[in-house]
Amino acid sequence: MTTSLSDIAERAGVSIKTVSGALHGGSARMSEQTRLRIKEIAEELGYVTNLAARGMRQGWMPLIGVVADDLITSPFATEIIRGLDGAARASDMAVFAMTLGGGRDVASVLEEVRRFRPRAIAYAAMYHKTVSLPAEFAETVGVMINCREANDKVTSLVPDEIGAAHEITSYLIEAGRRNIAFINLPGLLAGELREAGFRRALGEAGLDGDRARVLPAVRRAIYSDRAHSLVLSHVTALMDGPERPDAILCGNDRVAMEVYAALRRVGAQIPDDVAVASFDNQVDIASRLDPPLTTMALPHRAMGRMAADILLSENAAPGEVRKLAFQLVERSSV
Amino acid sequence: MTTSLSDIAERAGVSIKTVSGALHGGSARMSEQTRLRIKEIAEELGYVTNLAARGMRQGWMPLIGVVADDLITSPFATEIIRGLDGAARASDMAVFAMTLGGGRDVASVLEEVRRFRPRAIAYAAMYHKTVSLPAEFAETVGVMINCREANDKVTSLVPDEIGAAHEITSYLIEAGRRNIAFINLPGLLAGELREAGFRRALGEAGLDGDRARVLPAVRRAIYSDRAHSLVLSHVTALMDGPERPDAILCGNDRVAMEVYAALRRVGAQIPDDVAVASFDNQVDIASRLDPPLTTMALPHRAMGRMAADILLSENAAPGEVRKLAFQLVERSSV
DNA sequence: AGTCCTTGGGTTAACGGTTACCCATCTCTA
DNA sequence: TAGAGATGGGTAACCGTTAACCCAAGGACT
Repeated sequence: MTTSLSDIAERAGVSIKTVSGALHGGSARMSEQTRLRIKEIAEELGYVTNLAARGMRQGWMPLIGVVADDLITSPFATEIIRGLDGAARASDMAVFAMTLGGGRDVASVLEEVRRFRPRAIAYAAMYHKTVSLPAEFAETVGVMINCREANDKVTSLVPDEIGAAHEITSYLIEAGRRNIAFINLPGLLAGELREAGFRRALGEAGLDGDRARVLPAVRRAIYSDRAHSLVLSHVTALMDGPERPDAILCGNDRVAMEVYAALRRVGAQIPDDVAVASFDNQVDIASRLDPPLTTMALPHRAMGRMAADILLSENAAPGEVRKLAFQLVERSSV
Repeated sequence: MTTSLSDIAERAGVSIKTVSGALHGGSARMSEQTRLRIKEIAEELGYVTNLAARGMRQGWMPLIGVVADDLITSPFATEIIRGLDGAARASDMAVFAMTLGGGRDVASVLEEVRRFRPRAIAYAAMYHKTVSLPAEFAETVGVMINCREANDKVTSLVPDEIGAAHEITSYLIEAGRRNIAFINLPGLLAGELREAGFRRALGEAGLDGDRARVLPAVRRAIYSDRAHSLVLSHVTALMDGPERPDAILCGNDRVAMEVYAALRRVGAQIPDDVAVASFDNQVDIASRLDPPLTTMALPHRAMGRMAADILLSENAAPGEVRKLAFQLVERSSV
């Protein structure tokens, strides 16, 4: 049996409220002696606060509910959770995630989460996208992580794709690269924005941004051999063509992994012949490629942290879209 | 304001208990007409069950608490959670994970979890190891996932390392390989067990298991360049030595990734000159290597699923250690 | 016609913790 | 020395849900 306040009260010969005050209410009026004695007894009896009971009284549980829009499979998802968790913990809150997928829609998952009466709810997307939340949920969900709410009813935190592409492109240019090709992820919001940043950086450096080559890696079939061979044929065509690039920017680290393999096949050295850079910083991959890959790290942790801050301080500005900066991780592929 | 049963009761002109019975008690006696009317009103008012209140009444929340022994960063951790979640969902339970690390010890994290009054608690390790749980927690924790409790007080679910090593080694032998080297993870329980399975499989095939070469990849420095170069020097030594291996078994997919790079440097073809096989099936890596990697997939999902089954059926046999089989994922590196 | 069971639903008391309010007692000051 | 304020602690209501009882009405059976 779990011990409750009344057990402690009985043992200490005081009322329940005194025990409650001693253990939880920091500012409750009582003698330090009583407080200490109660704490001792609580410890002895192995008392553990019943948050369900407190939660019922307060009307909410010390939880931040997270609705994740796809099966949590990527390491990025855990980064978001860790960011949230770190910030939430400072306020004695816990993070509680539920994922969509498997035939569950937003409404039902949201209800599942709401049954636990979390203090606040966040919606997290596994990759940067625009999400259209049914109107009736716009006020239930306090913040959108890694996605933008279509009708701007909710505060959204997204990665600064344009800025990141601009930064890594400029970095390549500063490294003396003049002919940069971009093997991008097609059909994705991130890819679209990065292309804009890429072209702009080229333009600002006096290079012809409009003519720069942006080639698609296959989407959705990203794990199939087809994707593999498409990247291979792109790289082969680039390297055999009249304007050999001296740098290849990749849509993400996994694409970069394929580009490495392709460059090896055509006998090009990294970074001597061709520099390679990318987005994501999926450490397992990026740090183990040969040579280790220079890449822009996504601000997942930061988005999680900021989300918790916004939710708990309750100073969200509905409709605002905050763009968080990537971080350049320099390794030796440039 | 959230609506409660009493709001619905008032609107429907019945008592609270009737509403409760209509919405939750499947077998409660009442006319189908009343039940339907109440459900309609509940829907209309946007009623969401308050699990904190129910939890207080029942004495527990519909939660499975998970204490994870390290920062959840690997994709494997999420597989365990997914396995748990899938099975828990069938019983209307949710999974609630908290991780150690950051100066938190088992006792405090366990208390944090217990405050939510979960129905059951599991302890999950991020890699296969032996964990010594303080005696007072042995009955709090219902099952150990991916680790074995040192004093056999708790049911433990672990991967069948010996069997897996035996299987993949036999597979290599059947593929005609006779001289297999094993670049293992040193200092790890998994590595130790796999070495045993590896040697036994060789012995059973009439090869000299005792003389087989088992070389260590560096532990802990697994992300450093030092590990990189150690694997490189091992492979170089193997390939330049008098007994060139025709297969290399790797401690995990990340080691395999380095072995690929090393083999490429010494000019060996995979799988023609040397077959490569491994453990983990970290899809991002294994399916993208060139050629795609044949590897033994860890039974993380299965362990999660079984853990939930054990916890919810309450037929745990304390002290029992169940070994779950890996799954061979054939690609083209053998 | 009286008894018994079934049906449909109400009453009430918890569950554990918090909090607004109240009541003593003691100390200080006018 | 009486009144005011501080100190230490008690009382009881309440949060939303459930479960163990209770009750009334009606139909079937002896």
